[in-house]
Order: sequence, then structure tokens, then C-alpha cells
Amino acid sequence: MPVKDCQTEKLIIDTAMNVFFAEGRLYATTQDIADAAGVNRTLINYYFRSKDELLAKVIQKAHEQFVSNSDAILISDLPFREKTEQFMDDFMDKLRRFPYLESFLTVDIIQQRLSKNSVDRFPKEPPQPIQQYLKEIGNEMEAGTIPKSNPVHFMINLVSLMIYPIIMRPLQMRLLNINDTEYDQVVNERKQIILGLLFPETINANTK
Amino acid sequence: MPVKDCQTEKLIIDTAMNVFFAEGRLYATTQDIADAAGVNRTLINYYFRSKDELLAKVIQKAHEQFVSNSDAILISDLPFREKTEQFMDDFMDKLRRFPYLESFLTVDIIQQRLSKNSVDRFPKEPPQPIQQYLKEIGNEMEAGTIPKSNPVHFMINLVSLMIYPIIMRPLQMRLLNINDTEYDQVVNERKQIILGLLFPETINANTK
DNA sequence: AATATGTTTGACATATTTGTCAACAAAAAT
DNA sequence: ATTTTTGTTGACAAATATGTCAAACATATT
Repeated sequence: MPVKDCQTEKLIIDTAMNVFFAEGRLYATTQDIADAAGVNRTLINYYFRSKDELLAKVIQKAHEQFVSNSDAILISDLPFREKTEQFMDDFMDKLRRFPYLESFLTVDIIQQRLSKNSVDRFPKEPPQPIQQYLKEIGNEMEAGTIPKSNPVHFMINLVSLMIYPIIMRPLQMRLLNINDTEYDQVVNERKQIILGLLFPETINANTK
Repeated sequence: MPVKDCQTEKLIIDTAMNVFFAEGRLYATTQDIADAAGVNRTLINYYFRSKDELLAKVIQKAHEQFVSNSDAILISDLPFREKTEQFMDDFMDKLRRFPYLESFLTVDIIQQRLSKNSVDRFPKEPPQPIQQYLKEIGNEMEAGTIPKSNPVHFMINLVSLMIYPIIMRPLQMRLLNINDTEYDQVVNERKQIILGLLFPETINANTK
């Protein structure tokens, strides 16, 4: 068999992504993943050498999937407001698909910071699309479309307001004393709520 | 010795809180905690029976510390805006002290949801102070001080904007391509930024 | 059919972590 | 003073997770 099969390898990666990022089994073992994929555990070692390398691959692929669309949106020449909305739609779609991805990455990054020997799983170069979007945010602030501040605040606000309610859902449901149905309803309203915050009426009215 | 010593027990709890919530060693073993506390590992079993029960105690104590002040603030009869600011000050203080607490709780809740046998570590009854604050948010919306919506949105916005930049700091620093000094600067500006979002000028102007 | 290459499997070794237990030390109570 | 209670320790056992290896298997090429 001259050509590499790639079937099983892909199956393992996809399954692992599902287990970690969709099901939220952050502590899943290699055996768990193998079971979920219906393959022998040692195949993980055969294809990825170690669990750590599988993680690296999985995170890399998740990263690719995550930025693929959004990068295109961010570097497009859409008007700022529409660009932001498209970015939000895309981002929230991905959040729905992999609600636990950010939690996983956070914990992973935290642990990496503590252990000196682990390999860095993220590209070191700053993502250009975000840099460009930050510039556009600055322009909008200059133009008075949105309140002036360090542009990173706008970006931080944007992602905070989208992500946090998703990753902290279990905790928030308890604190706010609401059930799944109600929380789903709230999540569905988020986009409009966030837009209302980021593009305040006063300033926004000028642009219309 | 009629009175329980309580010295070692307290030392272990405090150390564990520090390791988990301040240092962010989310995967710390009982040995790690014992080392950090400078005691024999089996003392953890002596005082808490199991690691799981230690976790329960630690989370419970963290919860108490976290709500102690903030509950008092939330049920006080301060004007809404001042109450919110005090709540923010208190909350951000605690975030600085235990930046990894929320991450830990999130992961813990996620895992608990998946494992049927684990004991529930959180009080089941909804926290009244938050319920009361939610009512006040509703009142403010009625009065037109803040934009109308489901009051939980205001609460979610508030905590999202405070917490997310802290717990996702490593990730955000990479994405936004800024260093520690710059990020510290951003964090220091957060309170004013958040207030500007939650209390938009137009509406706020009416109340002055 | 024989062989070579890539794939899959089960058995084993190793490391890590947690919990138990009996022995020991220290402090109070008798 | 000695007995009892409380606190502490090290050695051991059990469970779990990861990685390695040789052997078995399948498939395409010779």
C-alpha cells in the first residue's frame, strides 16, 4: 500500500476534537478517544507517537477551522459594521459547534505556561487579519462611529460578550437560577444585545 | 486535646486554594499540594478522607470568600449605579487575587456534569442577592436608565466583560499581539470601559 | 505465490497518583 | 505515671494511564 491511508488518522483526529471540544470531556484519556473512535488505543501512538502530539494536531486543526472563515471575513472590504456582524455570526456558529474549545485552550495554555518542557502549540507570529481589523476599529473610533479607546478594548469586549456566556453556561445557570430553555433563549438574543452595546445609538445614529 | 487543632487543616486548605486558584495549577496532585504546604501527603487523607472531599471544601471556602462582600453590596440600598461600581471593584479585586478560580470552577462543573457519581459541590438554592440585583436591573430598565432587555443580559454582560479578559489573558495576548505591560494597562482601563458600555451616555444623561 | 509495505492488535512494562494501614510521636486526660 | 486521644509518618497496595514491542493481518506489487 504505497499511499498512506489517512482514514484512521483522520477518524482519530475528528473523534478527539469531538470528545474534547464538543462533548467537553477535557480529561479524556487516549483509551476514551480510541473507544469513541472504535479503534485500538495503540493506533493513537502509531499515528501520533504520543498523546501530547495528538493534542498538538487536534489543537492545530481546530485553530485552522476556527480562523479559516473568520480571517477571510476580517480581511474583506466589507463596511465595518457588516464585517463585525459577519464575524459574530461565524464566531457564534463555531461556538455552538465546539462550545468547550476555549475552555480547553485556556486550561492548556495555563498548564503550558507552568511546564517548561512542553512544546508551544500556537503559531508565534501575530495573526494579520486581527491586526488589520484592529486598525479598522481605530479608524472607526477616529471617525466617531464608536467610542474612542484602545482598539483592543473593542475586540476584547466583542469576544468576551460572545464567549463567556457559552463557556460559563453551567455556572451562570446556577447563579442566575434559570433553566436550559431560558438560557437557550438568552443565548439566541445575545447578538442583538451585543450589537446594541458595541454600537451605541447616539453615535450610530450619525452614521445612518 | 479537646479542641481540634485545625492548624494543619487550615494550612492545607489555604495552600490548595493558592495552588489551584492563584497559581493556576489546575492539575495539581495531592503530593503537589502537600509539598506546597510543607506537610506529609497522607495528612490530606487524614483530614479530608480523599482528594475529592478536599476539592469540595476548597471550592466551598472559595465560594464563601467570593460572595461574602459582594452579597452585602448587592443587598445594600445603594443607588444602582454606585452599587454596580462597588460590585465591580470588589469583583475585580477578587479576580486579581484568584485569577484562575473561574476556570477551575468551569472545568469542575463540566466534569461533574459528565460523571454521574460525583457529589454536587454547589448550593442548590439560588443566591438571593443576585435575584434582588436582577430585580433592580429590571427596575432601572423600566425607568429607562439602561436599555431594556432580559435583566440577565445586563448581569451576563457585566461579568463577561470583567472576567473574560482575565481568564483568557494568555490567549488574548497572543491574538492581539501585545505584551504583559500593555495588557496590564488594558486591564486597568477595563472598569471605565465597561461602565461606558453598560451605562450609555444618552440614557445616562437623562438621569443626571 | 511470494514479498514488501503499511496497518492493526494484544501483551507487557513503566510511571503516576491515590488511598490504606500499622507504627510512631505528642499532647491531654485520668 | 500511664492511659487515651489526636496528629504524623513511611511503607505498601491498588488503580489508572501512557508508551513500546513483537507478532498478526491486509493489500498491492513483483
